[in-house]
This record gives sequence, structure tokens and C-alpha cells, in this order.
Amino acid sequence: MKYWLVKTEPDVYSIDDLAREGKTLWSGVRNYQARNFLREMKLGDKLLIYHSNAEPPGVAGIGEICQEHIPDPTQFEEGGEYFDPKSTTVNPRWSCPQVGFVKKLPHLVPLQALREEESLKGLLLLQPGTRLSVIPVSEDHFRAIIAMGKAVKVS
DNA sequence: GCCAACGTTGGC
DNA sequence: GCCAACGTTGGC
Repeated sequence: MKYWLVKTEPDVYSIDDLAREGKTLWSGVRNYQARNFLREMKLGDKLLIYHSNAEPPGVAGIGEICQEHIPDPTQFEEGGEYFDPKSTTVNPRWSCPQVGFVKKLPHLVPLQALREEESLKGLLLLQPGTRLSVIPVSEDHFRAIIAMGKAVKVS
């Protein structure tokens, strides 16, 4: 099993939206490297759901792959925000898996806390210049971040 | 809202 | 295939 982190803007789609719906197609990713990671995701892989462009940004919950990638339907929606005129049904460019809700963390783990955590050195999310919206995470890092989300805040 | 750091596009 | 211009991401 592999572990990942996926970014979402909570104003657009938050962990609470995922909790309400139970599952969702992770559509709209338009970056080749991120797309390739989406295609690598296997049934049962676990995801950290990260809130970007939020106050504060951070890891909000956990999801899992409940269906492996299919062609992203939004690439064919003419006039839609994610329409890609160069994409064809025969040769689709973009893919998306279906992500199921697992849980919301008791506490959001802010980006700042991730940066301050020594054991998370090397987490791709924290590397300067990483803007990828889909990022592989090691099992150790995955567990460490969840533990941070369970811990009672001291300050 | 700013802007740095990337990615993408398209002319040549 | 280079690279300048432009668009996007996402923290601050």
C-alpha cells in the first residue's frame, strides 16, 4: 500500500465536503507529474487531505482510494473550467481516481507545525518550490502526521 | 493582493 | 529544441 498527500482548496472542496459526500472523483488535476501519481494510486492507498490557500493551510483529514483512475470527465466538458480541447475520448490526457472519506483529524495539522517537526525533514511537501498538488508520502511520515493530528495542542 | 517559483505555450 | 512570455500555485 502507498501513501499520498493531495491538496485541495477548502473554499472549493474541503474535508467536510468529502465527509458529507462519502466519496468523490478527484478531478481537475492539470499537471502531468501530479496526473502520473494519480494513475499510480491503487485501491486502498491512503491519502492525507491537505487544505491549501486556507487559514491556516494544513492537513485536515484522511481519505483512501476506492476506485482506481478513470479518464477525468471534466476534460470533456466544453465551456467548463477544466475543459481541455486537446483531449479526446480515444486519447484522454487527464485521469482521476475516486477518493473515499476515512476520517477528519481531531486537529488540523498546520503547515507551520509540519515545518517545525524534525522527523518530517524530507517530506516533499516541505521542499522549496514544490507546488505539486499530488505528492507521495512515506509510511513513517504519514503516521507521524496523523499522530500530530491526534495530539492535544499544548500551546 | 503580492510575488516567487514553477510549468506551459508557441514563435522562430 | 530554445527560450521569452505568460499563466498558475499557494504561502504570506
